[in-house]
Amino acid sequence: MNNPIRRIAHLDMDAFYASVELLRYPELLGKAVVIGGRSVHQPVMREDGTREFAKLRDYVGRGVITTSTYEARALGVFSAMGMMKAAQLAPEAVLLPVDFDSYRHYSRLFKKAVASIAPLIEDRGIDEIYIDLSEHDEETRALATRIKTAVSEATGLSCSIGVAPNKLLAKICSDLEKPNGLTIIGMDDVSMRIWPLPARKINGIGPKAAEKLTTLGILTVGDLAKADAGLLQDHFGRSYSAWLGNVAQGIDDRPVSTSSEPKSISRETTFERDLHARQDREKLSGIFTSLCARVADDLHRKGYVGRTIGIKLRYADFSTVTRDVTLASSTADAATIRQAAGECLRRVPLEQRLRLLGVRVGALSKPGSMDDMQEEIQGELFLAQPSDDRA
DNA sequence: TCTGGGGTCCTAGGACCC
DNA sequence: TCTGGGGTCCTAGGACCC
Repeated sequence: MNNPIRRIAHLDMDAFYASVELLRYPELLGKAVVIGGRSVHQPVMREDGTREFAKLRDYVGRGVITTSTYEARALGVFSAMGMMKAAQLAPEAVLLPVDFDSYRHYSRLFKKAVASIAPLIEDRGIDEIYIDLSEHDEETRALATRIKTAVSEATGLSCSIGVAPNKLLAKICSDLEKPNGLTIIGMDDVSMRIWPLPARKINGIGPKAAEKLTTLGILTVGDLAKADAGLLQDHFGRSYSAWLGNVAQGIDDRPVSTSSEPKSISRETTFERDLHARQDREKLSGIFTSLCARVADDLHRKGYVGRTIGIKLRYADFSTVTRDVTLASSTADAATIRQAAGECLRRVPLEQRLRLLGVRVGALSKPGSMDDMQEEIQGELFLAQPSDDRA
């Protein structure tokens, strides 16, 4: 089978959570606004009908920035930054609590709008998608513009789109002219448009790999493209170095995947203050039980059962351990999960204070599915086989 | 005033099986 | 009798992404 040139779009909503909040509070337009924190007060209405917002400077406690407006980013405040550090950089920024229900609502709206034009969509989370446009006849810029308009009309929000021959390049491109961008490139443009970019811009090169590349004198994608294959293999291993070599040339064959099944479902929580296994035993026990109940509830709502039950602990020094156990049969029952997770907990050191506790259920299947019944079916075959081998 | 919560994928060693 | 050799499952940790 030959491999015609594909047309893949990556669509990324611009400062999504913050932009949804601005729809609700238009008076914040043009201001530095951050979303995040654990217990942030809702804005309150004053006598004169104006709203009073919490300021970043007033925040105390743990937590990170979830998103910020472009005005806040100009002050150096980005996603995943600690709240306290952000407060130093932008004390006057408005602080809003996260409202996932609202973001999910707008997420559904924009995806539906895109699907009405181009239905081959890969979901990449709440605010971004890949779209396979290969089978569309319309000229690329006109088609992408039509999609942007549809998103804007459905939500009142802007997005940025990158179109390229594969997902890797499309993802990089959607970021090049943000916000409200539209960037289209072909393989011929890789050396001009992609090679000058920092290697970190590649989806899959994270902080650790980027750091290691820097020590090798590899700063840009172009540096990576010129790098010695042997050198890369020595430092990154066979498979990752081969991947690095490919992506530096803009090569990526991954298909746009329009459906997927979850592999695991988990709940975790970071405590307001670090807790000790003995001194805070009852408090921890209550949190643990409720995490199990929430995971069980998620499983029921989504219609899954799972065989592997696991826990995650983060100590005060931020080191993390996990333990898991695989059961003989799948479950979605809170008490069964709690029992298995409790056994995992006994296999873990508990001298140091804890800052986080999590519960996870993996090896998921749908109750009554072939996967779920596999062991039982195997058992029956085993019993049936010896006496009945005639077909 | 460090560092959330929900995921996926990869690696690697040991058990176990044929 | 020195240590086959694959394949799969289980477990732990870590990188990475949104």
